[in-house]
Amino acid sequence: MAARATGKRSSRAKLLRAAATLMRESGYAAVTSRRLAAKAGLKPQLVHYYFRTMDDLFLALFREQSAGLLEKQNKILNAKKPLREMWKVIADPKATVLNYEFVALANHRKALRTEVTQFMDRFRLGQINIMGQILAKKGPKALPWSPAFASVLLASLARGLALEGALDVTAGRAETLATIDEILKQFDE
Amino acid sequence: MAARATGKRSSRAKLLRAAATLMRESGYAAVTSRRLAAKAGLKPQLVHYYFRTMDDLFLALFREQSAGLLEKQNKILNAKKPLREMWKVIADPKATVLNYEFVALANHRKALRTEVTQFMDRFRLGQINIMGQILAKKGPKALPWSPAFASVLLASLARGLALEGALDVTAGRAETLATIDEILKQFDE
DNA sequence: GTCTATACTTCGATAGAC
DNA sequence: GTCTATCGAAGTATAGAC
Repeated sequence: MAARATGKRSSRAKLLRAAATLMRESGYAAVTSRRLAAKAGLKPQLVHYYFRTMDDLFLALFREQSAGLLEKQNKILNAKKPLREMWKVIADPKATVLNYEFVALANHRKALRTEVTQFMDRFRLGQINIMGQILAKKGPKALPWSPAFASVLLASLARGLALEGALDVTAGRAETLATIDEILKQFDE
Repeated sequence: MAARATGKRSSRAKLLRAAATLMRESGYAAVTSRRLAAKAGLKPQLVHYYFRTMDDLFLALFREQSAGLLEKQNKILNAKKPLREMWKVIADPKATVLNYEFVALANHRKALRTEVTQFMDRFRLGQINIMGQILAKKGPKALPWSPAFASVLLASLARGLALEGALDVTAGRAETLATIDEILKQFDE
């Protein structure tokens, strides 16, 4: 905290920031101790000093990211336009691309898999809960979906669009974004 | 062809099959010449004989997979229940998980990125076209969405569900699957 | 088409001085 | 907390015999 206030950043924080960027730009496989250290302007051995193994690093980064997401999630209900706010949280391109890498990573790193699954379940349950409250306020005609279905649908759409945006896939994109915007506008008034 | 007819499989085909499995089970980063050869029961050097670089291997595998998908897509319109058939094609767990890996891979391999983007655009355009014909037959009330939006939505949902299924994320899953099934049933009668 | 052998690079991780 | 030095393992890729 003190270091942050003075504009400095601890080496540990530098490494985590660099890891997130590297992961987003070049994929999880590009996050090696050497390349990571180079990006952070540090020596490779420091990676192991702070995290011992690379798994530890990925785990720490994931926990940091997911904690931030849960925090944002908790503020949704207080917003004036809660549905749009929810969309903002789950459709943030940076966070989504990073999350995409973590899911791919979890596919072959046991240590991460459990953590990722647990977080996604937990985040989804929170989302369903919030969605239920949002839908209840507007009455059942506003959106003819169950909270569970609406949550999965919105999350999937957000993820899909972020992914296709990152790859410059354009077919159907503009029309989809417009439709979503319209739905959010109508719902939140 | 002859080799296939006699039940044998060429080394090249063995490598491609093993690569697909390895990629699905352990992620693209697990596909190294050594591990791949071990899985196929061959020597690592054969990988380079058939594909020279690993990029060539990934490219060949992706082309094989995407050609198969386009082939399936072309048969949708002839099906009795076209919307359900489309869902089957895009929601196939094996193909979707593999596709997920390719997208992650394309994120930092130039050679693949172009190919993946082009395929996704092409596949999506075909989907929108087919969706337009399906929706037109049923009249505008059957599903109140534009072909483009319906296509992106279905594809995103399929991808999301496949991904969460692979990770054992269960929150909201059963209800979502049931809702989709109901929509497909109602639409196709 | 498959083998042996091998060159070269990069990786994760540790030991020990400062 | 950061440095130098270093290990062994695993990676990509090529050359040349058979």
